[in-house]
Amino acid sequence: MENFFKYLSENAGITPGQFNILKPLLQVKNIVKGKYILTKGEVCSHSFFVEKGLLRMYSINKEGKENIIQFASENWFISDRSSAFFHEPSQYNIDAVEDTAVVLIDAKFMTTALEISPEFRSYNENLLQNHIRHLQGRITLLIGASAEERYMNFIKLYSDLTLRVPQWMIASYLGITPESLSRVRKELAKQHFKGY
Amino acid sequence: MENFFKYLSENAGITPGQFNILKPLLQVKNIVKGKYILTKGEVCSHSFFVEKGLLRMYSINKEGKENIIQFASENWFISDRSSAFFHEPSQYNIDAVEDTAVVLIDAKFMTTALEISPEFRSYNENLLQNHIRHLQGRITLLIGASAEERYMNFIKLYSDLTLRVPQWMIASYLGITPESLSRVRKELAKQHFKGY
DNA sequence: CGCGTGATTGAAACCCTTCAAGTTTAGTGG
DNA sequence: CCACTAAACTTGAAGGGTTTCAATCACGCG
Repeated sequence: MENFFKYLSENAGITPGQFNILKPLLQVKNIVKGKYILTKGEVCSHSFFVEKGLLRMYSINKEGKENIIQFASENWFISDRSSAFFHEPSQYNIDAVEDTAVVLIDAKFMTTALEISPEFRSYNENLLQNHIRHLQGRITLLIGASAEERYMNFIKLYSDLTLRVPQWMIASYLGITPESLSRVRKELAKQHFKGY
Repeated sequence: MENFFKYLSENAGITPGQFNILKPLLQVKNIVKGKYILTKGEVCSHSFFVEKGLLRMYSINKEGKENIIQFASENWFISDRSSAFFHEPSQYNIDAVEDTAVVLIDAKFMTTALEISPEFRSYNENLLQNHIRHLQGRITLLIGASAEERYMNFIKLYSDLTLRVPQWMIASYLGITPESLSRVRKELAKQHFKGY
């Protein structure tokens, strides 16, 4: 819970007094590596703030392959917004890449926080806009960039994750096979981009 | 302007009285086929509502190829939200695929509409969430689906656009070459999916 | 130690691209 | 309204990047 409060005070201007109002609406949950907090078909009723650890959200395509949509490590939110907002069954799974602690954020928390803090409202919109920017950037890369370019972009954007996430998951995030990623890395190493 | 009002009254509960307050904040602009309303490097200061016609937003990759991010025909909004929201130079171009009439929506309009109509606020959030859902679905397809699957998805989602948009632009939207799309269509025709 | 998971490597296959040519369609001016 | 031209679409052959399948290697953990 401490990280979440620290995060809210730094980014959304939430005061200790406000946090005391919000605290009873929150719940912490631990997920051991490999376990799920959202499975396909469920309606997603929470947003998850990662206090510690690492989560991933993915879907499964026609051939049964996992396609990773998003990772979330410390101080990131993750959720199937569509499912939560439109009360639809989710297309996605969310599970733990490492042992993880999350703060569960429900609709009640959101409405309360939006009521008591105008700054929280604008921060929330900021988050949404940022999310859109991020997704658009990713689409641009998927349409127009090679596997190598996409990987270089990944290690630039998520240098911290590059060491924590198994390579085959990074491959899945990039939309290539683990074998291809291995070869891309080999190529890059040859070109004197030693290390990660 | 009529379409826009009709749209707002049907979707965001805007009344004639409210629209009279908003109307002075709006401007209509005509764009002839091939002309731009946003070019890379500019800061995007408006959202555009398409009254009539068809726009596209695209970026240009390293090899100088166009990658189409989004189309917008009648009753759709289009904008570089990131640029508008964060006051950054845009990465994208927006131009007219057909002669087009748009309503220019600026920040003042948004704040005013949000003030006078609570329903507009929730509608606006709806739009944002929907946008995210849409982008996520597209990422899933780009990561995990073949060119053929992506094209089938396109004609299902945008059957109206399939006839209006040149094929090479659809190819660009799907992340493949025009030649490949031509061959995909040939394949599909063979398999008795005659027509479009 | 041995088992399982993840990473690497090789060879063949496949999908898509590239380049080049030809055909069709659409737009323009005489 | 036809003739001409440019743009869009199609088709073929060759090539590149990525996948697939299979085998091997490396490592951590019970």
